[in-house]
Amino acid sequence: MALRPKPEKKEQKERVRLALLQAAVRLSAAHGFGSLSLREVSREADIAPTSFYRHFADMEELGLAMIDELAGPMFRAVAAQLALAVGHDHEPSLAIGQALFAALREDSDLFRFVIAERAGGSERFRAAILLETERFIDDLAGILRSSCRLTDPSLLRNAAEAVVATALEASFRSLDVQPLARAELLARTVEQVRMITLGAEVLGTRRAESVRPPALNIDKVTG
Amino acid sequence: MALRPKPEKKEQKERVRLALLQAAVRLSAAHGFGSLSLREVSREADIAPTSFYRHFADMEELGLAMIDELAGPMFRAVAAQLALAVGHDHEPSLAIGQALFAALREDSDLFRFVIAERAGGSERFRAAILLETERFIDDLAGILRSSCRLTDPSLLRNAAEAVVATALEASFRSLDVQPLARAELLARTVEQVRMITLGAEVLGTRRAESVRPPALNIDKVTG
DNA sequence: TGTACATCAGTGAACGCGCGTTCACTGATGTAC
DNA sequence: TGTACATCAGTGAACGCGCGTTCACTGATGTAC
Repeated sequence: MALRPKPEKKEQKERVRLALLQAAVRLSAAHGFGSLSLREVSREADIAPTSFYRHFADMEELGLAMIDELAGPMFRAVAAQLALAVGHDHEPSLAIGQALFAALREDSDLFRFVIAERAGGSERFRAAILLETERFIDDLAGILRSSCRLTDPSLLRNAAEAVVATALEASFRSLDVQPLARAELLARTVEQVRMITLGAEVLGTRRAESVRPPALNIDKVTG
Repeated sequence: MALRPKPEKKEQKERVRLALLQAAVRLSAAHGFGSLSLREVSREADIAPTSFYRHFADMEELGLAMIDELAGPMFRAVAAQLALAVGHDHEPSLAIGQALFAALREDSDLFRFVIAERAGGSERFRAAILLETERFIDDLAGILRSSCRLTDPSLLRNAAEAVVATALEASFRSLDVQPLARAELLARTVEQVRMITLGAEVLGTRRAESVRPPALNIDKVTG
């Protein structure tokens, strides 16, 4: 019997699968993943539409693979580069700006896909991307802890979330902008990250000083 | 000759037009505006597909009208409500949180449309939504000026941009979340807004104190 | 007031098109012995 | 080594479907005089 996947055949299949993923990234940058057809992606990847089914059950499965296999690793690579930069020059806001815009230059189509589907895709897409985002926020919180005067974990995590929010906002804005304006956008983002980390430090210090910090009144907030 | 638009006829036409806009808002919340068909919207608005053309040249024109005529006014209403709340209790972070989440409850489908298309729509869509966002940021900067110890206009504007980024992030997250988790999300957002305004105040004070503030090195940032 | 005319939102039939999906088949690769 | 067999990625033909768009027409509304 021949049940085991034969090495050479398997390799070739993997190549076609990757071609499909990359074709989808390229095409979805132009019109959005949602209005992308199975035939369009197959055409771009140079296979017959019917061959698509040898790799994915439908377009949604392909989209989820894009998130898991392309977007996830990219996020983790940015986090690693970020950790390295902060370890060297100890200015987190600048390091974050640089790491982010380097990734944007490198993988702008993938970035656009992630940012767009994060808000506009199907529920499963949004959940999958949110998972990657949460992971990235955790990584960033760890990086901030080693470089800021901040110890409260919930405050760190919240600051990291705000940093990621401003960074992603800057990311998708930079996609429509000229290179010159991009430098100015980056400078603003760096300043925003400084505001957040500074403000978080102030909040942390205040809470450490007061025995009973004035709790947020949830009733008033939600009422 | 009968060139003038007859009052009753015009009124009826306006009603159908509004039905189309609202149908598109409702439907685009489910699958995204990009994968919405002219026939689908017409069906939802109870007109024949061919009648669509009496109101819009194509789906893009309808989308732009959604931004101009629905999303724009909504943003301005939120800003107005926000200005009122801040004028009353002088705690901007809380007021922002409340105004935002009230708007989310009221117009969640419209919010989802704006947030999704802001990143994922056509270039014209993104430009139109960015315009509304910029306006909203300007409004918010004005509100912050009257309630924070902040005078530097560029710092104010930058803080407002960061606040809007975190607020929009929270907005689209809240759309997938249970009401109970929403309260916690709101509390985090309020804390993030506090961080930003506090940090901006610290930055402003530092700059006012030093005669020559240490300028951001753009070469290092973009190099 | 009555009559003839103009406007124009709404419509149903019809078109060609690209779509997702099925199916049976091919042929290269790999296995059994 | 040679031979018979199994696997399975890739394919072309074919299907029914919903789509955007055109066209000529209807009939209610409004105007001219």
